[in-house]
Amino acid sequence: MLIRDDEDPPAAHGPAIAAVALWGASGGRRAQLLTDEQRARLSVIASIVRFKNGAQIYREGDRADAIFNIVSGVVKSYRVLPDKTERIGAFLFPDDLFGLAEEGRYVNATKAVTAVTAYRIPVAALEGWLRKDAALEFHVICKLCHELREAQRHAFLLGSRNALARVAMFFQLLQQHQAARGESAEDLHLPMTRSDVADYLGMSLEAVSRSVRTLADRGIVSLGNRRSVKVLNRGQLEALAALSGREEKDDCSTDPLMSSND
Amino acid sequence: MLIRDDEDPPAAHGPAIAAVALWGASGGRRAQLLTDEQRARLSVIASIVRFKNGAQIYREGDRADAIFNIVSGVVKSYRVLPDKTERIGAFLFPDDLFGLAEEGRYVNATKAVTAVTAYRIPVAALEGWLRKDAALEFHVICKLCHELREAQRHAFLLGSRNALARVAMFFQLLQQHQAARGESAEDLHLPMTRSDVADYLGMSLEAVSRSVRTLADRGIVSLGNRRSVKVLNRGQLEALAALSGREEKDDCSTDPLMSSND
DNA sequence: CCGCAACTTTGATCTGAATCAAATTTCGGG
DNA sequence: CCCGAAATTTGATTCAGATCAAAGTTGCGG
Repeated sequence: MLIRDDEDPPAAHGPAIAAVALWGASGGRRAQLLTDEQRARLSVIASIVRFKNGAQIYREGDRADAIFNIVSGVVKSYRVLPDKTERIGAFLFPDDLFGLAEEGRYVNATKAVTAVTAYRIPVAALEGWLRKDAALEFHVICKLCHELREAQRHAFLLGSRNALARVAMFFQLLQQHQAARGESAEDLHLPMTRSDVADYLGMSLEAVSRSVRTLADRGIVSLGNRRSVKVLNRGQLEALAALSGREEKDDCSTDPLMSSND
Repeated sequence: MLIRDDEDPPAAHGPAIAAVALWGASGGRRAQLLTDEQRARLSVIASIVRFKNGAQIYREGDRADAIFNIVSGVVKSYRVLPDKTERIGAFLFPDDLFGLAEEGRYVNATKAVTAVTAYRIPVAALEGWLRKDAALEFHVICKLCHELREAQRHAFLLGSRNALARVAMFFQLLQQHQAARGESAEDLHLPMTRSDVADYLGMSLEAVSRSVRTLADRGIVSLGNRRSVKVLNRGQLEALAALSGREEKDDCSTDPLMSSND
């Protein structure tokens, strides 16, 4: 899902990349990217798990013995501050992988934002597989680069001192997520609560509410029920987001041969 | 440099991890981690480059044909906003790798904050090597996980709505960086400008200046010349940083077998 | 050793968003 | 179909930090 196989990679990485990929998009319209062999192997070590809306998947500091791959639903990754408020680091969508650990412990907590179905892959099993399958390893690198860019983008978003800009960026982000999945990029669906959005954007829920309203008043979006927003003027939204915005593509058929930092 | 070889990895990854690593710390007291063979191979494809203070290393969007590994000096990775202000995504120190790309183009711009010496590794050459060396590939994964955690941490930092807390977190970050390199964790050296710090913390340079002063007034730090700060009360600093602060270790001998997102 | 330019501190004011406080809407379950 | 809890909107007030402005520092190049 991160590496397209319908287009030639730009530079020197042919076969290794073309073959690599973790899951084909589960049922979606995206190309299948795992080899049959890989899929078979996967089905042996992974198990399906379900979480209902609001369920805790794991807590920060829990022993990290598995990673998850979302089949359907939305998950939030967050940390709890001493004052009990949460700071959301990311929203995770179908096909996203999660379970970042350090020293064998999960670095963040995760909770289901909607009902969630996911594959659960025990780390021990994955490790063995990883080491034997260079292509898979390469794919993981691609994934990580993508995540790194996403995290950087989140940081850039949070660097903005303007509430409207943050919300605009957030909507752009949702647009891209949905577009990448073949859904309409105009009719945004917000599965999460205003409060969650606020925790993700580093502002108060009231400020989120007001910013959304302002966007609507300016005719940039229109509000359906509270979980859906239609983008009317993509250009203005972009202008507000202002961030020297690179149009991120949601794959890595690109040049993943990059470093780490920066 | 990211994987220690002086300690057993916690779980199931023995040899692959123990062998992996990109450079041994260049002259520092950290263990050498590349095999001789890897070092030799490296010296063939890499070249030394130097940049003087303030020099642009590359711009956002430049063709990404190499990655860099810092030998000495400090680099900032940033993006320029439409209004010409910069937003700094990361400061990079010796042993850090940088050059994140997407579609063959650098995602961020980088500039030398001090005089910088670095290895320049052409991507083409690295790629071939990477594909043949699973251990190296694994090491890159470790590196990326580390970077991902760093980026997340930056985002968490920026999520804080409190100027003092941000500066406190920034100082902690510097402490850890220096400690990881075997330097004093109390005598902080700030190679970058107040304005750079502000751009990194998402606040105005005046606010940075005032926050530093407040920290000094409270006896939490003392100020030497403007590029050095001594931490007097680590506990209070930590309390201010408040962030459900996980003590990040600057290596990845840990469980890098994690996912991407989250 | 001087002078200037870049950087930093300090001060005064203003503003956008946090906070506090209701009022209102939504929606799932009985 | 109605009820109540949770989510959201809206309003009033406050305040931290941005912005504007000016006065100190520092350190480099001549």
